[in-house]
Amino acid sequence: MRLTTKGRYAVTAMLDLALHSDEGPVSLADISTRQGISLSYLEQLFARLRHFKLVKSVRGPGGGYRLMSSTADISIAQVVDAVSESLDATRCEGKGNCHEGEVCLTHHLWEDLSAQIHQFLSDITLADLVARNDIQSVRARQDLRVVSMQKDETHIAVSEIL
Amino acid sequence: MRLTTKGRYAVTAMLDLALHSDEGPVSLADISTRQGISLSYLEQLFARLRHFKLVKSVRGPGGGYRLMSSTADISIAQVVDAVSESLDATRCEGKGNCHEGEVCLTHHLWEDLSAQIHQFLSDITLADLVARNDIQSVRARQDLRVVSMQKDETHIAVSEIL
DNA sequence: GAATACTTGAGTAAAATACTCGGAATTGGC
DNA sequence: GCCAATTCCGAGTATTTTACTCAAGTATTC
Repeated sequence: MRLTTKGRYAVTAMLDLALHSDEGPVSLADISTRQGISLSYLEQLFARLRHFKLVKSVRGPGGGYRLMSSTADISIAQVVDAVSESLDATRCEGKGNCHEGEVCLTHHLWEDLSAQIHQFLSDITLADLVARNDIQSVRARQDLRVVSMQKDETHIAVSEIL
Repeated sequence: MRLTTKGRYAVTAMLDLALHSDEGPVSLADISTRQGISLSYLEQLFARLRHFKLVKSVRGPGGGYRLMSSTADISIAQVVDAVSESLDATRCEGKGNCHEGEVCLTHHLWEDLSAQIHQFLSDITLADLVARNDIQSVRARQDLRVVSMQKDETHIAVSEIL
């Protein structure tokens, strides 16, 4: 379990996707402008998210990404795990190359610890995040209209309906 | 709140310190050989740990580091915070440069999230870690004798008493 | 068939990580 | 007082990760 800005970018992007999941596929370009994350970086992140079956892609015009499952079924831990590298088995991977047995001790201990953090983040879903900040979410939608207006007219219509 | 291998190194080192806190000051050289962390890197980590008043140093021969307070009073969060950089205020530091208000939303949300993780790690102390893995701790001490035997004879006596 | 948008891969600048080296200051023991 | 152990301190460096750019290719819809 690793917790860096990369994971945060991924969570932000997935939350943006969750907030607009009822408008059909969301393009990375939209997320990019809304969240201020570069398009190419999003592409890399979503390649991993897709690989881990958290999102599915819809190609062609009007395409984009959709959440693979309900917001209640996607945990923050899944998102962070998807974009983080393999959980960093620095030295002492099996048990043979442990440093006189004691590194194994602290290694195992840290594994326990990160497992608990992992469990903690597993209990928080995208639905929780959307629900918890509902007030700000409304404000975000209002701001969204302004943003959309500047680049896409069809999007305004959809936003207005919501 | 950042969770990387750097924090893990720090926790490992502090745990090693906690395990040998009753033997007087623990030198970084000892921690280095026991935990397989480079001496110079430990120096950097402990400079921060000292600056955050988590450890105090004893200079001169036979010197080393001591825990500043009881193991029950030092949380994992404190250790991780000490070695991590300032909590990463990537864009949107105040509120002016927020991206149309919506970045502020996810920013704030992530702050909430990491605050919870921080709280979680604040509830775990070094004493908890030492107690939780008591069995492995014993095994570690046994192995310690072997290690110490190869480099320092006085250390063996102390270890035997424990 | 043309525009849209995903897909893939190569490359890259900046930062963080983990470490090296050299030297200085402090102090206990001989 | 000298010597060795040890913390301190600063500069430097290789590797990895981040975050991003660019470019070409593929699938899909209109």
